[in-house]
Amino acid sequence: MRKQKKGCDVPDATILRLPLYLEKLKLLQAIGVEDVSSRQLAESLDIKASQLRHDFHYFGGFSRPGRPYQVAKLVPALEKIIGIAEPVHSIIVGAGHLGQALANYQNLDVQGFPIKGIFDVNPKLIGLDFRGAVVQDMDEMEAVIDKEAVKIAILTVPAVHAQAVTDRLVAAGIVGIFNFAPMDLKVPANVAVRNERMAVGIMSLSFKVKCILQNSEEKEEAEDL
Amino acid sequence: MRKQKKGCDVPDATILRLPLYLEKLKLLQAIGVEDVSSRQLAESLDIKASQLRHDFHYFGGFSRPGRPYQVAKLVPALEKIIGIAEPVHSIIVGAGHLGQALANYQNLDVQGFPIKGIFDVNPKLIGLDFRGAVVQDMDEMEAVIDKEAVKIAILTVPAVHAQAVTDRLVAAGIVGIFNFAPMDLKVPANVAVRNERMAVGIMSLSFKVKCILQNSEEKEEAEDL
DNA sequence: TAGATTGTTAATCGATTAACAATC
DNA sequence: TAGATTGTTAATCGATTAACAATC
Repeated sequence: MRKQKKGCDVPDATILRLPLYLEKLKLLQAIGVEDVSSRQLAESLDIKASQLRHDFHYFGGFSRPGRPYQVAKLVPALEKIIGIAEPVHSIIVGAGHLGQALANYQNLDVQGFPIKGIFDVNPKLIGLDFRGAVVQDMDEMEAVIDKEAVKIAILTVPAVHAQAVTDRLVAAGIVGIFNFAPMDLKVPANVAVRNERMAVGIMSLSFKVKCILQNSEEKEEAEDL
Repeated sequence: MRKQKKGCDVPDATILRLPLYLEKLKLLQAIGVEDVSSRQLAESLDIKASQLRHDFHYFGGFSRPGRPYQVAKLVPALEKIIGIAEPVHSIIVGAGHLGQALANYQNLDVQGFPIKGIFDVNPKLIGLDFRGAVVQDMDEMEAVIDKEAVKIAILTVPAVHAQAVTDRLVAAGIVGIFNFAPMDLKVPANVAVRNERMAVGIMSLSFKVKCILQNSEEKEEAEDL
């Protein structure tokens, strides 16, 4: 029997580091570095070399014992693992400020996620042009998903509409949803959701800011004595 | 001797859940719910009740054994822990598309982070108005930070300028940086940084999409036999 | 009282780190 | 060869979950 889920039974913590490895390796590639050891790569990312090797071990065979990694081999290998060896056709649903910002964010395309359409229900937004992608009526969404074989939807609609839109996306065959709405989406098991919660990010920062300020206050008090 | 770092020696995983607890509790408060048990709250967030109680235990004393939590007490308690009992004055540095989107994102204000200024070096952007906040020349930045007692900077400048701007922010007394540039910032120990990496988010989604697609292909093959 | 609930500790689970044989 | 390196397993560490006494 074939080993099931080839290279897919991987901890989330490892998955989240793969893009960081790839990013750093592309940087090295750009400046002409050919070989890199786990120690060098790990140090530049502020992690332990053994963690990097442990992560790579889930996929196996990037190098041989005794030889450092070859950047030119590792980059495409990671791209394949992450699933961006071929462009992953994507759309943006919701053309408000955030949707517009993302549409203008050229990096999405460069990183393997070409935007095949932007959709909204607001007639005032329909027709606006962002880097060549014109905002279309949401009625067109299913047709575009089908025609362009779109796999990922970037969801930037208001929270109240997020679930209804999600149901349409799932029915249309979308496989991944990058959700910017502050809401938990209900999807079947064969659809992946990644929540991008800015509020969580800035509040966790706020927690640390509060602790830093408390500490410095205490220090000042101590000095005043 | 006083217990040091009161309520600050808390695992990151717990800190990241605090905003989710607060968000859900505010929702309950809005619909008039007065009491909530750890079980109810945890279930609505898809986590274990014991985890929620364990998280709360770092801060202690939200209720008494036998009595459920009172929403009206828990909300302000969490706000104080997170550090948003008082508004945390913030600025946006970089008025490109992302900076503009964030400036227009009213929620930041509602959630306790009023935007006291937007800054850029591009003369074409200076003077633009976003919800009452006018883009100013970066030369004004330090003065505004000082005058408005700004604690947090939201950094949306290009990666190449991120470190130089960060150095200026640190020198000006900023305590927390919400970094959208795909770059690791070097800061002293008494400054907190939270990296918001969209590329990591969409690539981790892509990994799961790839695995789902692989699985469904295998299934189809199996059915074809 | 009986059933439900919290606060708190102990047990379990998973992720990180260290160690080292095999290899160059 | 000596020093450096990977792949891989074992040890450690930390986070999650379970258990339960105290309480309502």
